[in-house]
Amino acid sequence: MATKIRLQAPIGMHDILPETQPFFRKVYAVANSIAQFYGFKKIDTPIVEDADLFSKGIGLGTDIIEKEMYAFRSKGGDFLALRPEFTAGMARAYIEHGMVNLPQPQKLYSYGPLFRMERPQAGRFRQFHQVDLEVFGEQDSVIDAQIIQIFYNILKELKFKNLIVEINSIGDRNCRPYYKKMLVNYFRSRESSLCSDCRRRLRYNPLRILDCKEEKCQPIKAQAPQLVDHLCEECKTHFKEVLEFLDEVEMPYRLNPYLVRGLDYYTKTVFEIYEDSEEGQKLGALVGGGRFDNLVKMLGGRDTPACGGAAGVERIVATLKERIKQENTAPVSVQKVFLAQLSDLAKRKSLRLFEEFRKAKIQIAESFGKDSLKTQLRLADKMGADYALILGQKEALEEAIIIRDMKTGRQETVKLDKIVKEMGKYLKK
RNA sequence: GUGGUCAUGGUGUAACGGCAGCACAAGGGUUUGUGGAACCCUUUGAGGCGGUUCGAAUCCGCUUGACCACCCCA
Repeated sequence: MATKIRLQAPIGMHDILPETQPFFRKVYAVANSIAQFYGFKKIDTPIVEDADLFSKGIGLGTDIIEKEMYAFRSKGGDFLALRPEFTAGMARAYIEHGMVNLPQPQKLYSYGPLFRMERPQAGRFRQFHQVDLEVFGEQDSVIDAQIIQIFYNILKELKFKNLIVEINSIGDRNCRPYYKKMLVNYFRSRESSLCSDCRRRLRYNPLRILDCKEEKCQPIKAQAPQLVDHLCEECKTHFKEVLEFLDEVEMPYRLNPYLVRGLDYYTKTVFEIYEDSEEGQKLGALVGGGRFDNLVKMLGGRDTPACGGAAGVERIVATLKERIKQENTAPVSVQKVFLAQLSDLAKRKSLRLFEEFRKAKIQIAESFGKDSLKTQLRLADKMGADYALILGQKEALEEAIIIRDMKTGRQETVKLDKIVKEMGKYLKK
């Protein structure tokens, strides 16, 4: 007896049903066109990579690597992982293919599924999709601003309103360790007033305390030394320049001294883009990114500055869907022509006629399995067809076919060998 | 990993511990060659396992899953 299998997608993973596909297509289409306009080239990297690739960049011992990566050993004994992010794979490809020898910077983009074994909640799934842009080999601050601008424009193009960029600088390996030490000292002297999570963070990931939402931690946070005040000259200048560039293109941004990234490879600029509304707050950041000047070297490549970001496709799609629902502007079917047939002879001829429409690149629908004309016309109506072509026994014998205008009900009989051309004319109107 | 809420056809929902009903969707039809409206018919049912009970969708336990929040967030 066969074991009963659970007919359900794995936790946190979802089918993207036909009705949702247009939203994804739209997001990718906009991303493609804007990324290419800014000189980005598409790249696809494997969905599976060496697990070490991710642990090297992200750092060992964190929840991320230990619990949240889909890692497994292959039959050959390789330790692999489903990609939890794009950046590491992109950096690997950059190094592996010697892109350092190509004109710099190399601007690359990609999109597709990523996997993180997290507990699902609003806007967070175990399999999800991102649109990712990365620039390798450019340290100039103008790139940081441009990355932000590109994502901002993608969202704008998708008709997002009230977008706000949150931005911060988390320094580099010169100034951050120093700041970190100062921060730990500050919090340690007030440890007893911190929440239990923050006391743990103090040893584990002190920068994250700045991100704490606990009421009792807020006053302590407010008095804490701020990163921006302790940046080294280079980072300070870089940050100032980024902000100047953003001012230049009139980008609405907000400095958020509490915006941090816990990972080692991040340097200088970090940013997130939100929709500045109650809904948007709940859903979290639509885009996140920053500069990661250390990653390529950490992975074994030449010292290469880099900057990038990623947009969460599911979150964007959720917003697009909500908007459609509110505006009640359900997109109608694009099906224009329906071919109905009646009798065996007509059915045979319809099959061939259908091919002629395909060659003429005219989109046409059918339901040859149904024999009742009533049923076929009902279907044509349901699809929103503008015209129904009716090929009955009589017409088939006379080498003719009826064109029915579904809106007016007006019908016209034309010769069968003229119909493709005739429909072409009809559709142009 | 922790906590809260929840689980009934494809979807959305109802029913004191006593015949599982309604709406939508889907399929078919209303005399066979003309759609949209109306009407009729049909299909589709309790996540799983156990317990209490004469009797469980309903009460209890476990389990699985979902949503939400926390942790974490590349």
